[in-house]
Amino acid sequence: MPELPEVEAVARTLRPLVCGHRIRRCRVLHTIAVRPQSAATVRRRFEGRRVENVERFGKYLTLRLDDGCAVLHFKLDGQLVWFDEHRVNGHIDIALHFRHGTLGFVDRRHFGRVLWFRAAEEVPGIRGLGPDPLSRDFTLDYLRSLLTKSRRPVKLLLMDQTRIAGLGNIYASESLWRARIGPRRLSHRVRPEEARRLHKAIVDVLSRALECCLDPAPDFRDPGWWFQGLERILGVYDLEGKPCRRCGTRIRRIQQAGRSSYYCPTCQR
DNA sequence: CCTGCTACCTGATGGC
DNA sequence: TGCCATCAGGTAGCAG
Repeated sequence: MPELPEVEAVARTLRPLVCGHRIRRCRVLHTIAVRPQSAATVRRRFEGRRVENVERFGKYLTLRLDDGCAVLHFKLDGQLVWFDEHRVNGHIDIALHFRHGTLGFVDRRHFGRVLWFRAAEEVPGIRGLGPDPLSRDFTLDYLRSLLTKSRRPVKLLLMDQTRIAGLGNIYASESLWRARIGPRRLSHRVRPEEARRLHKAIVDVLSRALECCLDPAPDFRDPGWWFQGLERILGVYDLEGKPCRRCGTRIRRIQQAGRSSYYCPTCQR
């Protein structure tokens, strides 16, 4: 559940479910999910702790505890499931048992992590995050200064979490399509009026995606839940060979830093 | 500091 | 059917 809108929707849905509740037991069913920490440490730190708040930092999700902090990252495929009872089924990596049910962290691919830190700010990946694009800190001036200072392709800059927190492969491609800027354009070659379009495109696409992710909201009780209807707002992602909605040209896919970038060769320059 | 590349894992899919 | 290659929404770590 990779990018900002999806993690934000999960945070908002999870908050009322676990805030104020105590983790009575923690089971580490796949120790790789807590690496490089130890299962014993994570269990000991989590058990008996009360969840004070659920927050999002970029694509990280945190459960602030009355002592310390549970830090979750879903990477590519991680997700949450909820059981109303203490019994769980299916592939579960980490189970957090509450009085009223059990929260499961699921990631068959084992890229995702559930870790304990004293505070969210102590997580290197969180400390290094750039401004959140849905916050006031993400101004047009900030984006322009970022672009001016970088010589990398703009798509890679958008995905750099230390510059902007939360954009990933889908919404980086989508933002550039909306702004009509080619993914390979060098950042410092983006002109001021294009930067303005890009700023609006980023905010708009993330806002629309978040609305989409909240309606319907994630249903952790359904083991097969996933976000519905996001295709409706996508213009290029995973649409190689399909006609561009603006000009009809076939969408192209290229590789950048090992990841697929999708774009319209006619309206993105 | 900046940038680019690889490893980390598992499962789904498509060509032969 | 089997086998192989390729692909997947991310990030840490290391080298130049």
